Parts: sequence; C-alpha cells; structure tokens
Amino acid sequence: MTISETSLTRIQKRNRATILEAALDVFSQNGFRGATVDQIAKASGLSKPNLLYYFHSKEAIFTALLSQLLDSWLAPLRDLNPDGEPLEEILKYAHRKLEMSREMPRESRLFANELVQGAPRMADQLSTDLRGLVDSTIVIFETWMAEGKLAPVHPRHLLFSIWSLTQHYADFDVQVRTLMEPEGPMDGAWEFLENLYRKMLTPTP
Amino acid sequence: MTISETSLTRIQKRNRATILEAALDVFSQNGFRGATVDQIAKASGLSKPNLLYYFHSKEAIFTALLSQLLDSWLAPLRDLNPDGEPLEEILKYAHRKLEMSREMPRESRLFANELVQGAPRMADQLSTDLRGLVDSTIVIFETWMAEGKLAPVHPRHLLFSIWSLTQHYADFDVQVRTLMEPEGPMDGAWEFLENLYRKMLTPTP
DNA sequence: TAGACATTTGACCATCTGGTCAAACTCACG
DNA sequence: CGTGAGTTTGACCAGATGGTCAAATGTCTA
Repeated sequence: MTISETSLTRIQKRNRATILEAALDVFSQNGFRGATVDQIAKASGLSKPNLLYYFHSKEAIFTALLSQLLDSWLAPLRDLNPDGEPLEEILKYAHRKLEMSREMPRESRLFANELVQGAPRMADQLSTDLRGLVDSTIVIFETWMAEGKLAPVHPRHLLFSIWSLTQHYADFDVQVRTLMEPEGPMDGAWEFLENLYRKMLTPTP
Repeated sequence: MTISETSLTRIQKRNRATILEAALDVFSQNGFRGATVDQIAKASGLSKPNLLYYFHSKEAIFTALLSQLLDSWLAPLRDLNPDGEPLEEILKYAHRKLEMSREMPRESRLFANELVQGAPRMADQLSTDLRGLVDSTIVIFETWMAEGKLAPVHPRHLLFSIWSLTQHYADFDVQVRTLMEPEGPMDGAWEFLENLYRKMLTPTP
C-alpha cells in the first residue's frame, strides 16, 4: 500500500524518520549505488521487508531524502537579506555555509556524491528549484554591485566560489584532514575566507 | 599469471592502455562501486575474461588507473617555481588547474568520487605522496610570504582554495552548467579567479 | 475485548556482478 | 611450417542485492 503523505500514524512518522536518518548515513558515505538496502535496514534497526513497507524502493528512499534535505540545505541562501549591508550579508552567508560543512557534512556529501555522478536523480530539481533561487540571488548581487556597495565580479562565479570553498571541507574531509594535520581540518578556515571575501568584494572608491 | 610491469608485449601495451582509457570513462562517471567490469569490458571492446587476463580484478584496474593518473594530476604543483615571481607563479598554477578542469574533467571526477567516499583506496597515497608534495609547496608559500612578496594568508587553506575553486567546474559540471546557462559553464571563470587571487595575495606595503 | 487494520518478518526469487576455467585460437620465431 | 607461448572466449559459479509475499504479530477503537 502506498503511504499517503498526510495523516501518518505515530509509528509511521517515527519509522520514516528513523529510516531517513539511517539512509542519510549510508547514502552520504557510499553514494546511491554503493549503498545497499540491507545496510540501511541494519542502520535503522528494521528488517529489510519492513523498510520496504515504508518506502517501495531504494530509489524512493533516496529521492525522499533528497527532497527533504534540499530545502534546509538551501535555506541560508533564501535568508540573504537584500536590504542588509552587502559585504556583511555575503560574509554571513559564507560563514553559515562553512558551519554547515562542519555540522552537516553528511548532507554535503550526499549532494556531492550525486552531483559528481551527473545528478541523475536531481536534474529537474537543479533546473527548477535551485535555478530559480540562484537567479533571484544573482539579482540581489547585481543590484549591490550596481549601487557600488560591492566590487563588481561575476555574480554566478561568486556564488560558486562560496559553495566550493565551504563545501570542500565536508566533501573532501579525508584529504583536508590528512593535509592539515596536526592542525584541525578547519583551523583558520574562517579567517582565510573572511579575508578573501573582504579583499575581493570591498568596493574601491 | 601476473603480468610483470617490465617487458610488456606489443599487445599487452595496447590492451592495457585501452582498458585504462575505458576504465577512466566508466569509473569517473560511476565511481568504483557504481562501475561494473562488464561496462569497462564493453567500453574497451574486450570480453570480460580477456579484460581480467590483463588485470586480475576490478580493484586492480582501479588502483592502476589511480596511480597512473595521480602523477600527471599533481604535475602542475611540482612545476611551481620557487624562484619565480610569487603571485604570477600562483596565478599560473591556478590557471593550469582551471584548464585541467576543462580538458581533463574525467580525471578530476575520478578523484572526487573517491575522495567524497573517504578515499578507501587512496588513503596511503594521500598521506605519503600528496602530503609530501603539499608540505614542500607550503614551504615555498611561507617563504614568499615571509619575504613580503605575497600577502600573508594560511598557506594550506590557500592551496585548498585553488583546488576547490578550479576542480569545482569539473566535479560539479552538471550544476555549473545548469546555473550558468545560457552562458557557457566556464565563461568568465578565469577572470573571476585571477581577480580574486590578485586582490587577496598582492602584498600591502 | 473482538474485529479490523497496521506492522513485522522469514523464506524466497530473479537478476546482477566479480571472478574462474578449460578449451580454442593467434602469433612470433627457429 | 611446426611449436610453444601469449591471447581470447563461452560457459559457468557463488555471493550479493533489490524486491516480493503470505503469514504472524501488534495496535487501536467500536
């Protein structure tokens, strides 16, 4: 039976949440194809058939997870305040993204895994939800630059730079960790980024 | 039979090269676990048993590929000239890395795939080869900064920034492409990066 | 508390996948 | 041109994996 989104029982809510939590662990570590239903079942403490009672397929778990996380993953970008102080707004955004790499590395790796492989299960969300959000962000950036409150740079590459410079610490954690030792992987990262964006974006009068 | 590295026959050379070329295609697109020996066999035009005559296992293909590519992948970093003009040397390195994202996206994605999943088959190369090379690069950076020829920034994060800002275009190509349209994915990327590094690294007297 | 409905599970299945093997075939060379 | 080494392949295997199903167990409410 298909479980409708509305009116879930107590048990359904609990188990679906448990499953998605376990699935985040497993998928983010192994990618879609690398993850097995058995792994997720074991990690969630349910039997495999029981797991498949809540989600009809491995793919259904994955897409449910993606769409549940994409929102919160993009939230910081939505929170950008067009009326705030431009440079501070961008620094705040970058800072929050860096914190997310520290505190939500599984989410970051989940998306990274999917994107590196061509996002076969995300393509439409990219070109609709994400594209729309990015387009409105670009407008804000361009306005700030036109008003002379931000040094003019290519706004889309600016956004990419924030993503790559912050998510790098979650996605390539092993590498960063190996190369930063004996320092912690993110020691000095924020200072580096703040300096970078201040120097690049402070308008020159 | 184990095929010794030295004294390969004509056919062995040809077929091993063909296999590795096909394997690069397949592994970079699907990751280690996502790739199948059959896919590689088909892509290389050989039968599966024949393929396994040249490499004993899927893992052997993968590690052969990795170690063959790691050298050329890191070459630009080795080419950094300690006696060159610091800022120009760094710009040259970043430029070359950006070009590599354009021209060798498969290699970039191959490493990205492996790293995102914790580099289970690369861990030692990271902590030996890469770590060593990075350490000597850091010394160069620190010297330049100590001499006042480069603005002082955390040298390891500087290196990470070059990697992430350039490889991003290869690794997350789908996303970049989707969000850059109708512009080409890398239009303006170099101008953006050059400006970024000039502003961040030009010493302030 | 009985019945209806939701949840859970052991057993099972088809397919995929990495890998093996003996036999067949090709090739270089004396 | 014969021979031995190198190369190729069809057939096959064992284990992993996604998914199914009927039956058993739990939970809720009339």
